[in-house]
Amino acid sequence: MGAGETRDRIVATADELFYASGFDSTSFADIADAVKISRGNFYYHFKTKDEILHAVIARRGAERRAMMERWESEGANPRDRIGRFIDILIVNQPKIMAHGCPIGTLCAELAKLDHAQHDEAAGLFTLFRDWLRTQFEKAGCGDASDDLAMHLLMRSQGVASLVNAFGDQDFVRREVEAMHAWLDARIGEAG
Amino acid sequence: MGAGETRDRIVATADELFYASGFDSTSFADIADAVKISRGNFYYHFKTKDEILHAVIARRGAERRAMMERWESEGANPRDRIGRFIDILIVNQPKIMAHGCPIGTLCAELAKLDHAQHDEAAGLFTLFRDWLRTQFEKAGCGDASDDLAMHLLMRSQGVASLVNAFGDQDFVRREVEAMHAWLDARIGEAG
DNA sequence: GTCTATACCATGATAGAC
DNA sequence: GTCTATCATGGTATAGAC
Repeated sequence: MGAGETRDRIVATADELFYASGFDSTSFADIADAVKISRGNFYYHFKTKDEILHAVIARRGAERRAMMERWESEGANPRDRIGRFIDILIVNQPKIMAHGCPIGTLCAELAKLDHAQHDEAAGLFTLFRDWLRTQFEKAGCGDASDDLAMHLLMRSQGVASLVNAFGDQDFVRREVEAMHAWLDARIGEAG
Repeated sequence: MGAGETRDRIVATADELFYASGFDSTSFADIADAVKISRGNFYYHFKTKDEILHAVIARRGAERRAMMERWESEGANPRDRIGRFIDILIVNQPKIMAHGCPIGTLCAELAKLDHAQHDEAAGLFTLFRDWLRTQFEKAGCGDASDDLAMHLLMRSQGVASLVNAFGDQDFVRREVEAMHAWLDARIGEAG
């Protein structure tokens, strides 16, 4: 097994465990056990916990960039593409209900830990913010585009937070519908 | 110094530390040091970490109940009272920017820890939800009242999450204004 | 590249003196 | 009710054999 392959498996596993159990609460032993390698071998690939956090954030960024590129090519117009963003709340509902938003909960945890990589994690939000802003601009929203992007991000975070606390599927459906209605009012059916 | 007084100081200090640094990351030693008692004495008052978490959640609940009673007596009408809830985002902005929403971040952390007291923490959200629902009912919103309460809670959580990540004051001001406008559209200036 | 063994420290928790 | 001393556990991290 090549070093790169093992490294990838470590990062993918750490990503899942950080999401499900939190960064601080996930130990090297947890990750090593899940990957089925020894703790000693683990340290061959990553010297510190911050190093693996950095790799996990980079992985999450790459995944989201790829996702937005898919939306870009599959969506016929800005409205449909932004709709795909809103629908994350439906597509990933079970995971969000169990563990919250992967980006929001990581940022919140790193803020409390006063962690140097907090801003790096917040950069994952920026990926969505910039992409959404571009879509709104393409739809002709001009200077308001960034505010609209932030507003959508905000609602997405709020819904994720409350479904994680209350576990109410109907609430999610209602709010996703309201977000689509809000979007139509600002962009129109044509996009 | 009476036992009750020391206990209160422990709970108040734990409350702050849990908020600023997270539940899991705050150790008994951290709390004991801040209260200026020995670790041994600490265990006279609280046997386990779950016990002190329980006390902290109870304290947060009592504080919020008292706050809502103040709003109830000071606000001339439901609209003004609900406005006080929205304005938390302004009044507590520095703390929220640094550490997020005390309730939202605690719920999120306990969810990741699979902690037995997660639902108890989510009950703090319910306090606001029920109080807001009652205000909307008094304003004549009928069956929609609970949905409106959840919608406001959602936006409050979303703003808290993003200001914690981005540290953007202007964003908060904009969204708080938008929440007031949303409220006026649903209840009207008279309340 | 992978393993075992181990050093070292912080943590939650206990025992017992005062 | 408060203290010091102590323990067991689990965490990060390292050394060195294979």
